[in-house]
Amino acid sequence: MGLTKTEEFTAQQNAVAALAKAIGHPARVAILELLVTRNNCICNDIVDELPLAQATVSQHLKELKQAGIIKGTISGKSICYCIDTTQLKTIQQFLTLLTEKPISCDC
Amino acid sequence: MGLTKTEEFTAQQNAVAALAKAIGHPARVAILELLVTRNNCICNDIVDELPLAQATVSQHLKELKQAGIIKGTISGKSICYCIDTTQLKTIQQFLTLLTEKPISCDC
DNA sequence: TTTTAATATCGTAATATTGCAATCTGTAAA
DNA sequence: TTTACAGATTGCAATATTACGATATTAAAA
Repeated sequence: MGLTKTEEFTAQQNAVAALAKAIGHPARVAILELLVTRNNCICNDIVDELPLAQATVSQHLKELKQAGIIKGTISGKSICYCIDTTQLKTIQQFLTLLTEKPISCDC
Repeated sequence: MGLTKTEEFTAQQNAVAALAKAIGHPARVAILELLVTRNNCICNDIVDELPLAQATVSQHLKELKQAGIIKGTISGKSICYCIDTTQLKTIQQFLTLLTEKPISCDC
């Protein structure tokens, strides 16, 4: 085993899980924070700011890109990464569902 | 390697990542949905509803509990699980930060 | 007290993730 | 064209996750 039973769950459940999983690493949280904090898009700067090797950062960027959370645009020799809010709304809605319901539990 | 460099990131970044990671599995998303959908707290019902073995479900519940997303109360022979919204607000704020900023990127 | 039902934990196999050095693959400048 | 730099990809070792059968544990019921 060791393989997630993806087919057993709904597309929505898998979508939320995939997004959360992509955010579920401090390095990727740090990358997203950098992208939001800076006014201009960053590229090579991310590697300089993070305490990780270039190959590792590139891998994390790839995961965020595959999850649809960021998008990269070629800008000369370097690449410009930006946050794509479209997908993020899916997980945001899920969290709203969890937190905005009147407490139904009387434990 | 294979070990996340937790010490290299801020407590806030690690906190957000840990919460996201806990949500980052379709089975755990399904569990949270069940807890919200049903009016009363569920216990053994979760095992029946999910397409996974009892041991596996128990493990997923443990992870959600450790992340502070749910809490369990003993209720006789069974256990009553409920969503704890306190921690969830941390990741919600993070997502708001990502999505509510005026587009700073001109890629 | 013995039984039974509900959960948790242990052990283990399969697979996934993390991190990095080394090595490509462009692209711009010389 | 050669050089140099920014990123991506590859290969690999260490560790983590997922899943489940088997086996505890715990509390009500018989």
